[in-house]
Amino acid sequence: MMAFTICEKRQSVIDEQGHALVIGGPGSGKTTLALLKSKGILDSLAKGQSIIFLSFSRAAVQQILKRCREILNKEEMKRIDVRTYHSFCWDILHCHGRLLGGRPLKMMAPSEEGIRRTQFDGDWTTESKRLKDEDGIICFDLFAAATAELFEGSSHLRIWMGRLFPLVILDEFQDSDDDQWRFVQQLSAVTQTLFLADTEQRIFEGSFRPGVRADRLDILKSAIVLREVDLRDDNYRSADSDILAFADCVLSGKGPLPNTKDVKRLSYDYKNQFSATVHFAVAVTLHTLRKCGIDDPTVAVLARSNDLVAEISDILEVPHSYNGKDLKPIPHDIVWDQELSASAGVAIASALEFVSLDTPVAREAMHAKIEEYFLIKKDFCQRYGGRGAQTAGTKAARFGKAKAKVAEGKDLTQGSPKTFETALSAIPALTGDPVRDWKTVRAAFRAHDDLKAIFQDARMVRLFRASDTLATALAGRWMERATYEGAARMIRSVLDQEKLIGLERDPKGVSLMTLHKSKGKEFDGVVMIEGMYSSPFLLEREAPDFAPSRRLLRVGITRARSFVLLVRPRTASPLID
DNA sequence: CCCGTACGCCTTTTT
DNA sequence: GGCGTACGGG
Repeated sequence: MMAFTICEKRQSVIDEQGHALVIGGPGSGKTTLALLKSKGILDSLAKGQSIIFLSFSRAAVQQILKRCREILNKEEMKRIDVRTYHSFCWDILHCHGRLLGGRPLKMMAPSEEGIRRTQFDGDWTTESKRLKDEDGIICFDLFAAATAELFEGSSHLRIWMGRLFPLVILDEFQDSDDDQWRFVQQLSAVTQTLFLADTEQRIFEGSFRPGVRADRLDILKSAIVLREVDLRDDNYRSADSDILAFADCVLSGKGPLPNTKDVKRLSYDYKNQFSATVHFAVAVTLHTLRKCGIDDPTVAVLARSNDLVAEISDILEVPHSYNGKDLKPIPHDIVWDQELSASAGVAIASALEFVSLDTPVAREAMHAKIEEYFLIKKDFCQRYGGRGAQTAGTKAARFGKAKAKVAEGKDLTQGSPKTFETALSAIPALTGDPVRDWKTVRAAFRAHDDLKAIFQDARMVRLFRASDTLATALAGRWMERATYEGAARMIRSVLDQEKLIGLERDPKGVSLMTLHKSKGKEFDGVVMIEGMYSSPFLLEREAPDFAPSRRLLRVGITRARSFVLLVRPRTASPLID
């Protein structure tokens, strides 16, 4: 860790007995400062008291815990509670929920909520409120509101919370929503609060989380008396590089961009150059970092869309040649939402089962799994406001109908389910090599016009660390019975397990993810990729200032400690005026 | 209900 | 370049 000087303004935060707000950019040392302040308080805590440090995502919590291990000793670690807003709220609701409706609250997990939502005909927001008030079942989105209700309704509870938690630290406070603010405000009346924020990292505002506001910090400042400290000019992550200066140029849109060895740019001309250029970019980044003396560098490859991330992964899997230089495949991890891809993987596995077994049961199960995939897809499209919900819905209905027909023992006459079955029956005998057979069946999905999406979403399955486990298990099954019976269930359970442990590890080597997911993370090098027809760095409809895109780009660029490489089509519009 | 064709868009998203 | 949607014909 970089040496950390405690300047006067930092010391003032540490000494402050009242509330404080620390504003600072990426790598300015907000978290470290909060932990140093905590360190001074931890000794004096009474038995049962602890410091609470709240953040939004499990990934952010991991990052903060990592920093804790650098700054606090073991005893101190025990008395600081780093967690997500949701897990904090759930604890409160779990213990005190009966204050709301006279009985303990039950929670509904997001996966179940998703299924209920697709089946519910009407406004789900209203329904989830009804579930909470009448049935005592609470969905994730209402955790904060219900906690606020509890605090607002019980001064006993509030005062007790104040005793239990002498200091509450709120991370990324610019991203908090109205409900979170409501309960934090209640806490601030009974205990000391420390707010950490970076106004330029608002990348989720106004989109999928209602109640997140651009003027959150103004609301905060007008409601609570606090000491405000600005660390915006400090940078410990890439202290002696021009990375932050470059990122701030991109943010403002005003040049000139610093001419520096720390941030390089690479253009590609034609679509068919794209793959080789991307591959080269990652290779050259790894090479540059090693040359700087970083033996085992971490590199993030970032793009705006999941689709492009998937495409980049495919590119890195195979060899390319760039300007006569041969590029070998680059092993990498993907940070990926597994809900859809798991369901796509299960659909493919069910087809694998059907091809190997050719029984009516397997046939029906396959249509059912495909239907299920499209139902989940429909829910996804609806929730994230995207297109495609309609198409997914019709396809789900088609395969649902096919499932029913097959169950009655009838034959399919026409339509996607029929043509897909025909395509599957054209597959020559399976080999018993699970990876090969998987690919064969997967190819049938890709070749079918209506099932391409399943192929796309299942691409990630092979890259889960579990793929070895999967292959072994499938091979074992083949040895026993010469079929892939149970493949679908096996895939589902392996992927679910992977989901539980997947977040524990630190990134090593090359990781692919969307720019949004990179927020709060740190890497030696960053490669940012702009597509030809998709995932532009600057969204046309944000013209002329492109402010949200620029904030997102800055987040991406500032993830790097040492080196950044931007890959763009040559025709892309310039980042600065 | 299904298929073909022309047209337009091309983001993300925790728990 | 490639997919979703709208719309008209079978």
